[in-house]
Amino acid sequence: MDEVETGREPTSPNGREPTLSKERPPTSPKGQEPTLSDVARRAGVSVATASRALSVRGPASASARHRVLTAARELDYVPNPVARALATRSGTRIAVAVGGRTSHVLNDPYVARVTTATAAAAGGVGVSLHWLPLHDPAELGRLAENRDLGGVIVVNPTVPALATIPRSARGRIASIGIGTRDVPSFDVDNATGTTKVIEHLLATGRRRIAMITGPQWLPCTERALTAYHRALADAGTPPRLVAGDFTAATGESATTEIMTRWPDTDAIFALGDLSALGALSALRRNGVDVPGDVAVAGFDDIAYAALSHPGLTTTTNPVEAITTAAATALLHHQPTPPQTFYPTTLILRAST
Amino acid sequence: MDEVETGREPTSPNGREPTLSKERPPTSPKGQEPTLSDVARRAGVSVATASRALSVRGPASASARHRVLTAARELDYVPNPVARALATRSGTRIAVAVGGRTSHVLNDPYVARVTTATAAAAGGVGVSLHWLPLHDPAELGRLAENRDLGGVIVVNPTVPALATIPRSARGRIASIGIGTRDVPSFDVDNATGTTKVIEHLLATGRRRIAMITGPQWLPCTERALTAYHRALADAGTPPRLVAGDFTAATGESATTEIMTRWPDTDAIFALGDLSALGALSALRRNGVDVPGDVAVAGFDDIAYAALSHPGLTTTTNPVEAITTAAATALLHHQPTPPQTFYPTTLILRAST
DNA sequence: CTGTTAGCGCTTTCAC
DNA sequence: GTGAAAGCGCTAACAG
Repeated sequence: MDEVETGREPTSPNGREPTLSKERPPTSPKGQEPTLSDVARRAGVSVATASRALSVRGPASASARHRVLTAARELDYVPNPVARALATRSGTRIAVAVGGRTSHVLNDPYVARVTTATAAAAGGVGVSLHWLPLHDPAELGRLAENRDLGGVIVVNPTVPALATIPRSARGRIASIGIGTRDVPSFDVDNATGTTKVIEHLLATGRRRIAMITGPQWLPCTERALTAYHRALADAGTPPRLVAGDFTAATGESATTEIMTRWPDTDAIFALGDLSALGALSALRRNGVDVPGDVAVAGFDDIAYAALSHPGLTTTTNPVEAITTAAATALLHHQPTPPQTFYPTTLILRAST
Repeated sequence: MDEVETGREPTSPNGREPTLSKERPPTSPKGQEPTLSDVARRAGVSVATASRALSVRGPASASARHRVLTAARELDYVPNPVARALATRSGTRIAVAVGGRTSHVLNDPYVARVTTATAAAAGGVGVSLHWLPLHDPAELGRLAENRDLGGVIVVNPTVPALATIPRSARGRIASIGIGTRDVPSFDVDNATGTTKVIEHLLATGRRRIAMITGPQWLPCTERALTAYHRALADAGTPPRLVAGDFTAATGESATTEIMTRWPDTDAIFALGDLSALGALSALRRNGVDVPGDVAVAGFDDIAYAALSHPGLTTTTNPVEAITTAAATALLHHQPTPPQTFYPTTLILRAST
C-alpha cells in the first residue's frame, strides 16, 4: 500500500506557520495573525488596492502589486478564508458529489480516496460529501448553484446531471469523469489502460476475453469499452460483456454469468479491482484455476490487489493525483483545459 | 462491503432545503436564505436577542426565546456557519489529525474511513487532514490552539502529544484513541474484542496463539494487549508477541518472525485486518495451511476481509459510528463523557 | 489605477 | 433581559 503516492504532506492547519511567534514585524498587534490591513499599511496603499493586488484578477499597477506582494511575504500574510468566504458569499468548503443509484456509493473505497485526497489538497478549506441520486439529476445543479460552497468536485456524473449545471457555475465545478464545455474533466485514461490490459492478455495467449464493466449509466467508462471492442476486433475475437457496478458482489455474479454463457472463457477483465477480486472468489469457489484456466485482471490497483491469492494483475489509477489537480483548479480559479487524462501503469501479478 | 453502515444519507449541502422556494414567508428578499435579522424581525426582537436565544447559553427571557425559536423554525432558518466563524474567530472546519511515525499513516484505509465519516457527519462544516509526527508531540497542541479550526479529532494520539493540549482547548478536541481529563475519548472496545477472538481460538482448540500488535508507541492498543495476556493466562499458555504497524507488510514480516521463533504456533491474531491479510500471504507463501495448520484472525472487518482466501475471521470496528459521535460532540459542544467504548462483533469466516 | 465606503451574517460588549 | 452599535477580515461597487 505504500505504492499509493498521495502527495499528502504535513501542513500547517491553514497554511500559516502555527503561531510560532517568530520575528513578527511590529506592524500587527501582538500574537495576532497579520490581516490585509497590516499588509496594506506596510505597503503604503489602501486595503482595497492590497486586495486587488493579491487577487491577481483585479486592476493594479505593477509597482503597487509588487509592494503589496513583498509586504505580504514579509509579514507572512495568508488571507483568511473565512472572511473571504463571507465577503464573497462563496463558502469555505468544497463538496465532493458522487453519482450513484443508492447512497451506498459513498461507501466505495474509491470515494474514500477522493475525499481524503481532496481534504489533503484543500489544505485548510473543508470538504463535504454528497450523494447524487441517479433519479434526480437536478441535484447536481442545485449543489453547483449553492453559493455556500467554494466549489464542487463531481465524481461519476451523468450527462443529464451535467446538463442541470447553470453556466454561472463555471469555474466552480470540476469533474472526475466526463465533463462538458463548462465543466473541466480530470480523468484516468482508461482507454489506454484497457488497451494495455487486453494486449497483455492477448500476448499471453488468451483469446476469449470477457469484460465486467461499470454500471450501464456511467458514461465515463465508455472509452474503456470502446478500447476493449477495438482491441478484440483487431485480434479477431468477439466481445463478451457483462455489466457490474464496481462492487465485489457484482464481480462474483458477473463471473458466474460469464462462465455460464461462455464456458470457454479464458480471461476476465474487470473495470475495478473490487469486481476483479470478486471474480477471483467466484472462480475459486467453482474450482476454476487462476491463471491456469482463466486469467483475471482488474483496474485501479487498490491496496488489496497485491494481497489476493493469486496477486491481481491490474492497472494503476492515480486517483490522488487526479483529485489534487481537480481541487487545485477549483481553489485557485485556474484556467483549466477542458479535459485532462492521467496515464496508468500496468501492474503484472500472478493472476494473468 | 454493505455491512459497513455509515449512516451517511443524502443531505442538502448545508442542511437547508436546497432552494426549493417552497412557501417562503415574504419576510426575506426573494431567493435569499433567511438570516438572523429575518428571524429577529419576525419574532419582534433585536438581532442581539435572537442571537442569544438561539445560542442556548446567552441570557434571554423564556418568552423571547420561544418566539425566536418558532420564528426560526417557521423560516426554516439555519445559521450561516461562515458568518458565525468570522464573528467568533473560531473557524469552520474540523481537523482530523493522525499520529504516526511518517506521513504514510495518512494512507491507511482506517484514516480514509475516519475522514469520510467526519465529512459526512460534519454535514456542511469542512474537514481537513493532518499528520502528527511522532517526534514532535507539540504539533497537536498547536493544532488545538488554532482558532481557525472548529475542532480537532485526533486519531491515535500519544500521551506526550495529549499533554501539549492547553486546557483552553477543552471541548474543541476529541480523541479516537486514548483521552485525558480534558479530551474525551471515543474508542472501539478492543479489550472485549480481543477477548472474544482469543476465546474463539481457544474454543476451537488453538493453544499456541501469537499476536501481531500495533506500533509500540500506540497506547490505545494496550487494552487489547492486556486482554490478550489475561485470556492466555487463564488458559495457561504463554504469550507470543510481535509488534506491527497495521500494514500488510509488517503483517508478513511479523508472521515470518513468529513462525521462526515459535514454529509450533497454531494461531495468529493480528490487531488490524491488513496485517492479518499480510499474515495470510506469508503463510501461504511458506506452504502453511490456513486454517489447517495455523488459524488467522484480524481486527476491523475491512471490506477485503470477506474477499481473501480463506475468508478472514475478524472483529468489527464501528469506525463510522465512533467518528460520527466524536464529530457530533465537537460540533454541538455537547457535554461528553470522558470515555465511550464501542462494542465489536466477532465475524467468523474460514480462516479460523 | 486607487481610495472611500459599504456591507457579508453573526456575536458581543455596553449601556439602558 | 434587551437593544444599539461595533466589529470579525475581506471584497465590491463607486467615485475620483
